[in-house]
Amino acid sequence: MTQSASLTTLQEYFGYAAFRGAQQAIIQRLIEAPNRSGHSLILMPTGGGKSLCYQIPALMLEGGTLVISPLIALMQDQVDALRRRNIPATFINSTVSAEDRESRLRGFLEGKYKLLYVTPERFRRAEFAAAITQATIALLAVDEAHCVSEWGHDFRPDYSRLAEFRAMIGNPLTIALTATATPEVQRDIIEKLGLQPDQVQIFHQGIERPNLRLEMEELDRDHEKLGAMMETIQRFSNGSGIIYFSLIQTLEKFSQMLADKRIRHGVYHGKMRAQQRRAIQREFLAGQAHLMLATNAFGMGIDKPDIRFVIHAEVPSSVESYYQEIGRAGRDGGESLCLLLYSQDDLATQMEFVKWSNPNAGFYSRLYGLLSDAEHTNRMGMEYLREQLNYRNRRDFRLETALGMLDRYGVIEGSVEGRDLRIVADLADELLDDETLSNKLRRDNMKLLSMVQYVRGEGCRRVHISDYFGFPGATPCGNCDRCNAAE
DNA sequence: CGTACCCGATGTGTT
Repeated sequence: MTQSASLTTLQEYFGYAAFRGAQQAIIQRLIEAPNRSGHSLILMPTGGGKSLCYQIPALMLEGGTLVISPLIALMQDQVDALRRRNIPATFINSTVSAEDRESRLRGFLEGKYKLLYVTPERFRRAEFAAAITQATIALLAVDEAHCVSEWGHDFRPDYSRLAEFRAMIGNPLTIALTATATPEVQRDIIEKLGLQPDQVQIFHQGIERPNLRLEMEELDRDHEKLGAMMETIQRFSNGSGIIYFSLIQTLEKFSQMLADKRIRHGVYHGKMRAQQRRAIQREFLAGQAHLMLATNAFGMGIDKPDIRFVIHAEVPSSVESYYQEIGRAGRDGGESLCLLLYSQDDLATQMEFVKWSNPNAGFYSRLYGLLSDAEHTNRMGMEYLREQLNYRNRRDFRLETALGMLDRYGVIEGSVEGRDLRIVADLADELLDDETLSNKLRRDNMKLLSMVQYVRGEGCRRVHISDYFGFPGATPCGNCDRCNAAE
């Protein structure tokens, strides 16, 4: 009975004749779930129809569905798409006026909206927290759930507080969705959401993308890398492509070199103005710009079917990042090239990044001690702090990392450069716990190691990736540089 | 290194 009800909902609102893959089983589990248990973790390639897995139940369940989404742009896209299908959905974020925030919230409480999209940070607003605890939440959906694990630890602390936020709304039935998560990341997501592992069913669709051809070239010099880029660009002169960089500086250098060779391209990174980023992305998606040079800011929500190549000009920090980024190629199923340009130096740089982005507890407490005399610190400046913390390497960014963390955890306000830094709270426990911090360091090192193994390993590239995502024993793809060299 | 959210103040361009 219910089965046909979900199919009817699918046809009525979305106009599709049938479900794909595991969609129906996932939906079934949610709508039949005993209240507050029967959670699900969905691992499905982008384009596999993840969103439907919570949008259909949202329409069928009594009460509202709260969706946690990482980016304003993503919520905007999702809500636009739902509204076009006459589904009452809305979002609350910083682009919405105070007045509208209140009316949307009221609408959700009154059941006028079936879906409400917010970021984790929204829960920090007292008005929101007070109101949302009054709502009847039938379902909590955590979209792009890998962010919980990748960003929660040191970039967006509120992603680490989702269990707390979930408890605030009465620990509702929960579904988490992502395209990529290793077994370790899966465990982390479940834990960070405060779910009982035995109440979570994992639906794993696999990671197969047979039309992606994986290749690597070891090239140390810029001009060699440029040559490889030019060759690929010319080979796919009718298709579009992305070239990823780890550093904005390198991106700009290559942008100049390509411009000198009269290669038209767009540039995208997080330091650009939001308005310009939107314009560049729109042009690329519309097919007006065919080549994009980008950092990992360019990614989530890029759904262009005909991307024929993705080049990595520098080694990324993990197989997860690599797989996420090459995953944007060949959505239309057509043959696409994923070319990794690797050099020892870039790998060494990544190792430095891991070190710099993981100050230990001692570093935090020494820094906190120094900052306690805020007046003195503001007078003396950053160089003084650097000296006191006893390191001379100008390219060691531990101090910057640590100050950023203190800021994110609400320990400090203002800045040393602005001479208005002040301490506003005790040092956060998370930053004093050496076990947590060294676990994070070890995890980051392991992730990078997986990339080293990818680069140095002998066997099929796809087998390596499958192993990494928890599918041992895959058969060689016959379509990567390794497989072809072995023939 | 690189990834983003928040918000009210301030400024810019439109009706």
